[in-house]
Amino acid sequence: MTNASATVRERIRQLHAELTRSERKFANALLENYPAAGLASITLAASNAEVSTPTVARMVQKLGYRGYPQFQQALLEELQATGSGPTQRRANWVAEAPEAHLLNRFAKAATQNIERTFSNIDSRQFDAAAQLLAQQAGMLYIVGGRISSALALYAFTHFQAIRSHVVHMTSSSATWPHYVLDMAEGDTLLLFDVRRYETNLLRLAKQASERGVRIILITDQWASPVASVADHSFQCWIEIPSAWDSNSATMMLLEALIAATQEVCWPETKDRYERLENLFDMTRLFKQSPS
Amino acid sequence: MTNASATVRERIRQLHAELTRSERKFANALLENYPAAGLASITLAASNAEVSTPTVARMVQKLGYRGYPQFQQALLEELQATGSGPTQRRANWVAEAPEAHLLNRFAKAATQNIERTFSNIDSRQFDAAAQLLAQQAGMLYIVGGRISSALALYAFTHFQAIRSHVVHMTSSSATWPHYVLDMAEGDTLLLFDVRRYETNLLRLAKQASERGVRIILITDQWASPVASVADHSFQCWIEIPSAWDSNSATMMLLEALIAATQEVCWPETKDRYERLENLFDMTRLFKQSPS
DNA sequence: CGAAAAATGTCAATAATTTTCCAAAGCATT
DNA sequence: AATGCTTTGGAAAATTATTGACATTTTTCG
Repeated sequence: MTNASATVRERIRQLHAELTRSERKFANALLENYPAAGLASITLAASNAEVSTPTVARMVQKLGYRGYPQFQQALLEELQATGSGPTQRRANWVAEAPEAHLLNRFAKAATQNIERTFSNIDSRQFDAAAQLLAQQAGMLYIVGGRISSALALYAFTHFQAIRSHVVHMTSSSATWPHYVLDMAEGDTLLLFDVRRYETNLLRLAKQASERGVRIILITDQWASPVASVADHSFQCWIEIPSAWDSNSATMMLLEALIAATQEVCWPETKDRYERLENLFDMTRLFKQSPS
Repeated sequence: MTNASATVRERIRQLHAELTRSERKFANALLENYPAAGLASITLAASNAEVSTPTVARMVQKLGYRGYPQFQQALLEELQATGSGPTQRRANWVAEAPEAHLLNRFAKAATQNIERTFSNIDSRQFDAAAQLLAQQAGMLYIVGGRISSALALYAFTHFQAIRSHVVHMTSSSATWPHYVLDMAEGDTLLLFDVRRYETNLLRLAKQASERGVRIILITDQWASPVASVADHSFQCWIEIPSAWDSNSATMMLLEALIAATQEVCWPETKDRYERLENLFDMTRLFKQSPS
């Protein structure tokens, strides 16, 4: 039962599970551009969301409105209630929660980190790093510390899709010597090291460096000691008011690097992606057949 | 001559002298409640401003619009999200690089995702999820799909530090039945499922749900089918102009959840952290001694 | 893999909105 | 105070939007 005084956003959330595919398509278009996307005529709103008009009409009835005009009316009243125009609309991230709510506090801190991180990137270093990561002639080794191993895994998953010869050095350092043995000039090492720097990683980086391996380091704002042997290093701001550190900015920088590498590798990557998709589809078929 | 790209507000100001008395009446009503007053039907908007419909129709033509619908369209475009959020203010993230540089393009897309994700979180759902995640009486199972396994690993690393009884279900689904066997009411399942939804995960979620396990789902903007059996689900916007999806927003939401859980668990966690630190220090000593 | 069910889009009828036209009212000027 | 111009609002015409019925496609389940 939809609450009579609920906002359109809340109603969509409540009924989200019961919405059909196209209805969800429209719901998302609305949430992405709230509330403007719902204030145009039903025809326009529908075609902007790439669904048909009746779909929208049916959906607003599902949400509890008599028809599209009533739905628009509700959106308009919300817009008036928030008082001032779109400029002041979102002082808080999660508008319905107070400023002191953890969600807003966290979002504020994390975006500040992202801002600091990105405004301190040297774009030439960044481009150079992307070039290195795209060098398919050599191997690409990826390694991380305790916390950053998840980032290393994420990097591995993506670089593996983009290019060949990618190796994920697991976080247990016992296996590292075997990898070092095979390292040679022309190879690249992507290394993650954030606060609570691990001496193992430094030792690994030194040995790799001695063997002529190019090192790309992703570290925190205080910079891991590995920076001294790294060819390119990137600092990520990670401080939040908490006992642990946030890696949101790190993740975003990593993704930017992945995006840049992919752009360099294109169009080889394109072909690779398609083959990969096919392989996954086949795996799916394998799994479904016995059921 | 009215500038083609001027806002409605600006156009009104420019032509203010040439407006007639009733037109000015409407103009003021619009400026007092901008832009909502201009988004209703012409009949309503006119009667709210206590002028007649033709007056409004004539006026918007004076302002340079073909008709009332075109005028409304202009208002709507002004209202559209671009440039209004807390992050979008910054035009270039990496100031020294041009706007078209990948870093800036990526940062723009990613922050828009973050903005959309956070403005669509239901704070009550979020709080409820944090409560569940903090329930140390039951087990906390964490599982992810192919791409999201890195996120699952990250979640595991942190929740393990915060609380007891945390289990990371590896991405190979062959081992899942064993875990399901042990699941019981009071347990919680934190599940990651983003585009290219995996049927395995859905099956797992259904079985867990039947055993009375509470399910928290972190998914993408289109919502995985798991949402229908999940107790709390969170949508993350992941689209970037690329062949793959960005999980920056997902990561940030996950970190917010970790932060909230930690806040609930404190001070038990405090003690736990200290013991953990000690253990890591000891490990370091072990490793250093033989060198 | 096939049948049943659900969902989606096309089309047409209906309802609403916008616009135009015209007469009445207001206002300034002589 | 009267005339002519401008402005205003009522009502009808034209346009556009909305909704319901139906056929097609897609999905789900056995």
